[in-house]
Amino acid sequence: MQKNLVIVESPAKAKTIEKFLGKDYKVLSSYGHIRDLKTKQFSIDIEHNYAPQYEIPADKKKLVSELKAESKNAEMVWLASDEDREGEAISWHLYEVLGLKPETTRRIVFHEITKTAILHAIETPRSIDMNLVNAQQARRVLDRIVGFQLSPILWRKVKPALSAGRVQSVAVRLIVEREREIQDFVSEAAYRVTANFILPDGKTILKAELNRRLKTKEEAQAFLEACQHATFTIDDISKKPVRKSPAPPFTTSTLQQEAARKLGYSVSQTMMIAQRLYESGLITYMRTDSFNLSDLALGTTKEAILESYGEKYYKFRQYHTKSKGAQEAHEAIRPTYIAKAEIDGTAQERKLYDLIRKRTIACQMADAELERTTISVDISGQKEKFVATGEVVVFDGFLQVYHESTDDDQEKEQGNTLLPAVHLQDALQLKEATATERFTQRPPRYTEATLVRRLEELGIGRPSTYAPTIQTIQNREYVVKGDKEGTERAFTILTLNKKGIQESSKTEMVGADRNKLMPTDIGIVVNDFLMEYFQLVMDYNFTAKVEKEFDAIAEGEENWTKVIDNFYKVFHPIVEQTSAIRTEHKVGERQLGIDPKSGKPVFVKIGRFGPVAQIGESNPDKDNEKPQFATLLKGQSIETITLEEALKLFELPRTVGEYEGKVVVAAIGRFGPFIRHDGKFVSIPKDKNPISITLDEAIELIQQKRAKDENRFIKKFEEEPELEILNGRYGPYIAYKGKNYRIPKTGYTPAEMTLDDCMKLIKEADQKPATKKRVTRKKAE
DNA sequence: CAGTGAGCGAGCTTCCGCTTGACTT
Repeated sequence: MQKNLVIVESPAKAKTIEKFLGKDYKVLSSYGHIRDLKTKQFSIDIEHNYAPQYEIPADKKKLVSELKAESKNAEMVWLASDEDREGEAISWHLYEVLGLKPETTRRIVFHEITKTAILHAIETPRSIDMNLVNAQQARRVLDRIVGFQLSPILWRKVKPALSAGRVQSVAVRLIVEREREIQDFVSEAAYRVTANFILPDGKTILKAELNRRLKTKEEAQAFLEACQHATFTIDDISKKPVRKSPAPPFTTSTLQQEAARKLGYSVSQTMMIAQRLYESGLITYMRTDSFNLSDLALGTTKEAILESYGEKYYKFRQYHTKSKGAQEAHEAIRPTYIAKAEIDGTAQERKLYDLIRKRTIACQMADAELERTTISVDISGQKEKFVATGEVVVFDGFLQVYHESTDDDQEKEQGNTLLPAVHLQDALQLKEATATERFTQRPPRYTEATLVRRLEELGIGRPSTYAPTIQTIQNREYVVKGDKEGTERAFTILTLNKKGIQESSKTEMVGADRNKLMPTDIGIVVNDFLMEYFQLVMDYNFTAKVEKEFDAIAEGEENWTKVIDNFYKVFHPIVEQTSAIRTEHKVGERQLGIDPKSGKPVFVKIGRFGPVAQIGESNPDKDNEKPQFATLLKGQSIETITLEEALKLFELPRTVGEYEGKVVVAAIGRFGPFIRHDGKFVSIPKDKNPISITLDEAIELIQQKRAKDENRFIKKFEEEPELEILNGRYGPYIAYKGKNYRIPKTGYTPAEMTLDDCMKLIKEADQKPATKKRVTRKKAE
């Protein structure tokens, strides 16, 4: 009989702990929750005090029976799931499902995985905290009520298979509102004046900027004119020490942000790479909201700093979590062995590890000390001053290791420059002054990482859900991650030099964006609808408010079903009322005007397959009259499309002309705009559209496609007409009975293959079960 | 991953948090 069974949440953790505890302890993992509300049903009994109906998901059945057998076989079962709401609930579900007994069950917690912490935990067991469990049940039930009562309303009023929830709907709201701010943004111009002065030595240049921006061109002109006759004198030199402190160690969200800025990883990429580092035992757990470092980690980090940089560079620091609703079940993300500077692994893994290691080291290092010098230049007859600032690093401190990035890298011009030696009352000679028209910047669109940061600030979502939430709002097509083309803008420059004042004009690109989150029509319509009726849930403070209630439940001050009841009494009537509203028109529908041809109204709305324009309505009384539909083009929006643009869409499919005696037709299909000619299809590239494409352009596309097709075909066999060897985007392949088979790069020359060769490859491929998308990575080292 | 090329009244969809699933030998 096994003496002790310990159950933790993660298998990697189980492995580590087993080493610490020795052979009297068997450590297994629950792989997270083992029981949840049924997936397909509401599973909350409203009539009976919101009793949840739990089930063990199919993919957990085997694991649960294994755990059950092992627990029956153990003298003592130690429930060691995380020390937070979810962790407590996991322990409780285990207790219930495994049929454990109080006298042979202990609940233990530790928030760092070190031998001392674990041994201490074993010595100080407690029992399951039902208040904390109930706080989790309240959280779970509330999320289910919101999600499963709101989503069906969207199916009826907007489009099937949509979803809404406490977290995702607010994430979409942030993006929609930011886009509106951008639309409404009016940039203001002002003139920024810079000058190059010659110092009394006759050669050294001092660059300075006017301490005020000038509102108009006239003002800038007048100022430069005044400068022509002015004298310039240094009237103040000030030196000020500046200290900079390192950033705290990584949590999930800050890791995601820095990896995005410094390494260009998406949020989910970062998490996948971090997961591998964790599984290899190289870093601590990657889903955490805690800044805490274990004493062991603090100690080894100190040693590493003393050894590599010396005493002067070390400073003990402890960081305290600031984010709302943080549960601090784990440590911050750090290397398990800080002394390990290099790891084996892919380039991505090495880079992320290096980032984590440097950040961890830097957070225990001394402040950087800088000296900021400000030189002020007086302009005779003017109240403005020219100002030059320079920054010199006196002591680099943590900067030697790590420099945190910022999101707006545009304002990099100032600072970091060494200024020339100057003296008070030095008279300067103006070499050149330039007034450049600058515009205020619109707010930035969210990236995945900045959205995560905003959600965390609002206390919405958890480290384990940031990446999945971003995936969900894109899967539902509420939001797309994409690029936006910029527009050209002209700006004026006034230059004053020996020759006097000249005016010139330049252009710059503005508003271009890459890889940013933008709302779709569906996202906007759903958001506006939810904002109109469900302010309650859409409120940025909703999560923070309910978190307070959950905390009260956890403290034993509130009954969880009472909290849910209070919410339901307000929420459910709105669901009822909203469902009862019978509207003539769909949510988000907009009438553009009247079709001059038929005299019928023209609408745009969200249709079964996304945004569409529609002329007329179905009318069963009138001969079963059917409306006409046309899909909106990419880049068009139901918010902004005009009647004229919409009517153009109905000209599709459109006959473009004739080529080789056959008609050329342009239309939009399931996969975007295309050209049809002689029974063949050619996709229309992004930079053209089916409404405006000319016959010449279409012919060119047809010819390109023919050339490609010719290149595509490699070989065919008479005996087996269904089999073809073709050239694809990813090299030669075999097409056979609707399936494609890759030809290995080595061992075959496609053009010389026999039918037997082909059949052999097909057989081999078919014998393997459905192809795995996962890439094996261990071999790459 | 490879080509595909409607139609808007028939078919089930959905939440948020925990955690990694593995075909054979």
